[in-house]
Amino acid sequence: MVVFAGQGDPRRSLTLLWRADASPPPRGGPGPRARLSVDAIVAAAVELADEKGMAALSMRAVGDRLGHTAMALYTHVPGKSELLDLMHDSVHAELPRHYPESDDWREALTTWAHEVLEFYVRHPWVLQVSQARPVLGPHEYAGLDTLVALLRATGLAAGTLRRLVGTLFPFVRGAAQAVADARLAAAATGSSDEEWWAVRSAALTELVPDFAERFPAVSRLEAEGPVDPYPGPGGDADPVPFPEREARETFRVGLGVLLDGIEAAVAAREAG
Amino acid sequence: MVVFAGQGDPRRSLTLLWRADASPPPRGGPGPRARLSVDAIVAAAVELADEKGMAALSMRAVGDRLGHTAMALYTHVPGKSELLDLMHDSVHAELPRHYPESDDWREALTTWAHEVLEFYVRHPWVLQVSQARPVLGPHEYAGLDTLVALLRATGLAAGTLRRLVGTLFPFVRGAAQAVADARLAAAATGSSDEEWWAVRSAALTELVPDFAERFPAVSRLEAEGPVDPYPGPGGDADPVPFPEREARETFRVGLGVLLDGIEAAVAAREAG
DNA sequence: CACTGATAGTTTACGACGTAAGGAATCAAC
DNA sequence: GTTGATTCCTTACGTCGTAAACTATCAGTG
Repeated sequence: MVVFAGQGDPRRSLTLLWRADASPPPRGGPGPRARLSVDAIVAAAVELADEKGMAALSMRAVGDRLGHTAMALYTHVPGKSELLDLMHDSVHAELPRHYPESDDWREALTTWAHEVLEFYVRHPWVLQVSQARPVLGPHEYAGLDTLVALLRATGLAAGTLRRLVGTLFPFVRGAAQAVADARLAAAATGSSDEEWWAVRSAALTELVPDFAERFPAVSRLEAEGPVDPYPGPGGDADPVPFPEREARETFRVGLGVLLDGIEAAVAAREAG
Repeated sequence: MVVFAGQGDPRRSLTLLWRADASPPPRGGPGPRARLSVDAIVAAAVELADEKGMAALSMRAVGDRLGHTAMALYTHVPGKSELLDLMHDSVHAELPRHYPESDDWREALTTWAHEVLEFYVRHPWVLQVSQARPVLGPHEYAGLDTLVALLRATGLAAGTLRRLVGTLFPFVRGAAQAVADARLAAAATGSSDEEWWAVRSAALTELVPDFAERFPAVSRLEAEGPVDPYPGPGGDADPVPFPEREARETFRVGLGVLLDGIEAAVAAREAG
């Protein structure tokens, strides 16, 4: 399920999002001292989502984790949508925020992409937060700002830059999704990758004997095996299971292709 | 919410998925004649998801649409997960399935990408079906087969092809997501794009007066305006609202960059 | 000091959801 | 005509987000 965020009052949401990061107003008004806070709630919710996944994120579960009821949260947060907005922006504080020191924009973008990939892999639930009506939080803007700054070094025009941003971010998200899915598949049902595929492919070859004729291109590709590593940093032997390794390799290749394409655009601009 | 599919018995799921497309076994056994069928259920569910979105897709709603109760569906379909699998594969029958007639793989891939984009835009809920543990349905395989066949024309090695498949499909999905989100944003709250943004940006400039200093790169980019259309087929004036037009333009630019990158790989292979 | 009234958190409840369990209606085969 | 498989419905359970009403806790006021 994709969870939609930000349906509520935009003013309230934005105020919560942009509340000065170090201003949890410890106002001493009347009434009992607050034992809960927005930050504590968001932190607990993020922990929960990281550990158990988006499906396990319920108001009751977040409340439990804090030793309170679900309804206690509603004093501090308007609803689940807004909590999601806050979680979303909160983790985006981990996005890289360093400006290029070298002039090698290609290397800088490569580093950036890998760091963002790891970010999404650390918080795969972020990929399930709908992007419709963007949340516009401070940390997301900061992450965006970094990428724009890195892309500036290419010298391309503003319009192109904007579209490259719109291409690179989804690309990394897609790759992260693939890695996260690979991990999920490995963890699910306790069965190993091989076992999972074995059950499926056995059933498949039985149910679809004419597979090779119906899908010649795919069949041929599968027969040719996973050779021809794309030119990239030589990988050491690692204990990463095959599907995830393949997803990461796809990421590297795709990124290389994208950067080659950007390079072509830069060359064209410099030439013409 | 991202809905997970395919948790149930893999045999049962696969049998349903690959049941010969024209074999709704009209077996005459004992018992009342079935007034429902897997195909009718899947069709109704797809209609519902197309019209009202994934969030509105409940077993009760699908049953209602067919003049039955929710529980009636369980005679034909093991559960919601499997129904989602079937819906997912069912719509993938719309994916392009033509093999290249010309040798111009670039043109063929461009056409392919645009057709797939339109497919996703027609059925945006497909983008919310989790890709973990792929569904392995016949129509998905067919769509995959087409892309592989198109990519073959580049002459690249099998390993590279596999990774390009893993790059191109998510790229189109990401672009479709952006278009779908743009439409959703336009439809939501009944407010126009301008109004939506006006409320937000008014609140933003009030809440964050130092925006320009905190996010210099983004600010500069916004100041430079949406100029510099990427070289592509010149667009006529159209009534498509701005955010969607921008999303589609991003798609065109991103695709161009990707294809430039593939071209570079092809050139490198032919040279070396 | 007692009292007032705002605030934090709990309890209870409602209508949605997916689906398990059991019952009623229907019909081919004997 | 009876049997028994099959389709579909009814009811019910435990989950969810959250509205409404309640209680408990305190700063400020007299």
